[in-house]
Amino acid sequence: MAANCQFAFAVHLLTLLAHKAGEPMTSSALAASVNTHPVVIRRLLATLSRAGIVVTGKGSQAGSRLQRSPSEITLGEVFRITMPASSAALYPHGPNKRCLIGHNIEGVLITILGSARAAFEEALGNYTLADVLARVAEGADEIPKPISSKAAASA
Amino acid sequence: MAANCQFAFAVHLLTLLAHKAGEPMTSSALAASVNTHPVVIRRLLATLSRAGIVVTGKGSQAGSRLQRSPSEITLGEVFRITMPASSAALYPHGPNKRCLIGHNIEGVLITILGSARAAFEEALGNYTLADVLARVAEGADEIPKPISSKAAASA
DNA sequence: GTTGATGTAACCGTGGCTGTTACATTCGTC
DNA sequence: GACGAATGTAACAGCCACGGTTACATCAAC
Repeated sequence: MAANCQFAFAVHLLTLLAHKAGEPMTSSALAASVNTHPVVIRRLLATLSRAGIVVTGKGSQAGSRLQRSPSEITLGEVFRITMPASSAALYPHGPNKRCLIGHNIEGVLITILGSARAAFEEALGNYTLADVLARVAEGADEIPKPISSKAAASA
Repeated sequence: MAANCQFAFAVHLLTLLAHKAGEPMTSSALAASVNTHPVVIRRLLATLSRAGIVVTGKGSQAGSRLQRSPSEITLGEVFRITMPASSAALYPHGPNKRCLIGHNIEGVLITILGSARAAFEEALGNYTLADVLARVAEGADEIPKPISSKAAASA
């Protein structure tokens, strides 16, 4: 299975929402394109909603839509939201603190990895949802066939 | 437990080797400081050896040492070796190819994530093992007590 | 009130990774 | 040449994270 699909899933569904340009989509419709379970999408949407990226309505005929213009949402932001800097320990059992190296290396590593992660996020910050949508649309010629059945109505 | 300690373990043991300045260390001694099992260290050393970072001797009185100067080994290189770009799928089941977005987004994401990873590695490339060792040594005042018993002889 | 949607808790199954054991192999030392 | 100490590697166990799934309360439009 794939590791940490959170970010990929998020970008995927946000791109779908961007493509729909304001028209709300249901979690089922989004799930159909992402190829996963609607609840997985709803969990993600809840996170994105709390972060102010999307708005989701409740009740019948509801759905989700972007809260901002696609050109104002960067992948860096999406990454920060979906993959928050984990405070997970670097070592399963921690290094041996009674050794010179072991005693100090954790802090050094955390600092260095932090700066690297910042570079990663900055690189992602160069792309907006609008960019992604444009790139996706470029390859539109090669679509094998239109999406079918019930999914066709929404995706 | 901590995720993917490979990189942290590698930097840790390489820093130890750098600290020893050419004197070979056994996997047991390294394991004592990293706080893990010698076999885990040996697995890592095998990878680092294949990549030309360390040399490991066999037989009694053997051990491992750096193959290059600590100032010529960057963390970017270590990262690339220990965490090779996984060809793991971005999606557990793949996106729905019959949808415009689903059909094209994977390639777009791979490209973008690739450039972000490059930025990450480049940031790590700014640090060498010598830098790490220097930073670790800076905090040397705060060592609680010298490492004890058999581990003291080697670490 | 019915219908169709969300939000969320709870649980299962799988996969990956560390840790561990076991064993063949290799080299220095006596 | 035998012994001891170390590596290299395969095989397995245990654990944990995460995606997938079910279930259900809630909410809004009609």
